[in-house]
Amino acid sequence: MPDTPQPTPPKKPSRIQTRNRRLILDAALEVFSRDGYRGATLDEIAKGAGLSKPNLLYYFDGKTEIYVTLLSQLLETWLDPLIELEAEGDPVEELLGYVRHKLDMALELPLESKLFAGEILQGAPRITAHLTDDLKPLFERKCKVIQNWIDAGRLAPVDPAHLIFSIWSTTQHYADFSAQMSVLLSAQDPKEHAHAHLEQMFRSLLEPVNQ
Amino acid sequence: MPDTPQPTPPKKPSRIQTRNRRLILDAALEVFSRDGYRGATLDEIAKGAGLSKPNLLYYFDGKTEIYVTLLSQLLETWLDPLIELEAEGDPVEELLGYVRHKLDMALELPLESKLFAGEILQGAPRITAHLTDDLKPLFERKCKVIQNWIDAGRLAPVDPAHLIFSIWSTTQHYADFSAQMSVLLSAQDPKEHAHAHLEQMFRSLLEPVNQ
DNA sequence: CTAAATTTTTACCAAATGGTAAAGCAACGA
DNA sequence: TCGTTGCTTTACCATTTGGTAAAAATTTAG
Repeated sequence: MPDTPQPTPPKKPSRIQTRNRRLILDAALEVFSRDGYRGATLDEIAKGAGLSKPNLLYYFDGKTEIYVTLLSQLLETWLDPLIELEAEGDPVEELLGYVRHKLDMALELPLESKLFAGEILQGAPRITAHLTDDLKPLFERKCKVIQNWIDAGRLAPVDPAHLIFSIWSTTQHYADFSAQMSVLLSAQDPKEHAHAHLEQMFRSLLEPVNQ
Repeated sequence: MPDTPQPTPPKKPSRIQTRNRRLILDAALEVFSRDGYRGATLDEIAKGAGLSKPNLLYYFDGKTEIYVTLLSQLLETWLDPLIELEAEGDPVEELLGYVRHKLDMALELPLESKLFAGEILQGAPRITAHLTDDLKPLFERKCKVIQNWIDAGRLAPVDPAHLIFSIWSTTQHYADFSAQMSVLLSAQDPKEHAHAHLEQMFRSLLEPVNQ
């Protein structure tokens, strides 16, 4: 008796649970990223997951919970490359590596990028807490790393925060605005030259003037 | 009789019509840019305009027409600065002027920027025709102008299309992701250093290496 | 001032949508 | 085999929402 007094036993999820939650989240990513939070419907998510709507709601407490679950998981993946920015490495190469990594993610996970962009666009009503708790401290830490590089003369003097904004905006643009790009570039493949262009741009910005 | 045989007499709009269509479009911009196409409701737009919902529909044929009207008007304003890019001017200064103009627009008209971003994010379902007819020819023309500058050795060799994408993404980021910025920069004003940062970045990218 | 045209309101409606209740079915341990 | 637990379906429901019909009010033209 005193051995199992947990008020909320953790209870590992069954195989069916793991599978169906995965199916639901996959379908939900597709729908939410295309139609936004309010535009998405449970019926469509259910259809995409091959389940009935009430069955969806057996696994998630409601539309919002599905959405927030997606966003939270996404944010973790999203932060990874920034975490990897190492103060010990070569400044320019560290930052260019970050650019490369971020661009790869945008090209490979466009739905995630769009989901995030849509949430921010609408004022981040359901994710501000996450941003404040997880993203902000990391962001400030890395700004300091960059500032130290600059102070040591190993990097051109840029505004660290705005540098990061520029990296985010240019890379994510390839996911978020792909509809515009495919109109403007016709059959041409955007990612063909994206890497080369961004490398050129950020290298010319960041390389310290050795004089 | 042969003087006015128009099957559809143009009919200049009355004063009331001009005023109310303006009120509606202003309210609609607010709502659509915040909640997206599907998230926006006619009731809320009507409330914002100080009209009843059926009264709205007396002036516009439906939700879609309001939305598309907004987008079309916006696209015109949006294209202006790009049109002004003159082949005759100094390449670097012309492009930096474009960056400056574009950033000012993003900072002063964030709702327009968000409306456009939201539409593109969702695959541009209601504006693809406009993009193909208006934006694309302009885009291709200006790409050629830039390429000519490069061929003349007056500009560093960049990919013109990707250069424009970078300008669009970095400037519009200050409008579209303002919710994220205000979390990350706390009380700090983003636009404070935005101009300086973008000028530095694009100048270092574009200035031809004189050797 | 009157009649025609324009504008606004009132009273609706059908469809879509997030969500629920409860019964049925399946799985599994004892 | 039985009962408990977990999963799925059927049948609903209340609300929201884009939109309409038509009467009422207002403006405008003659």
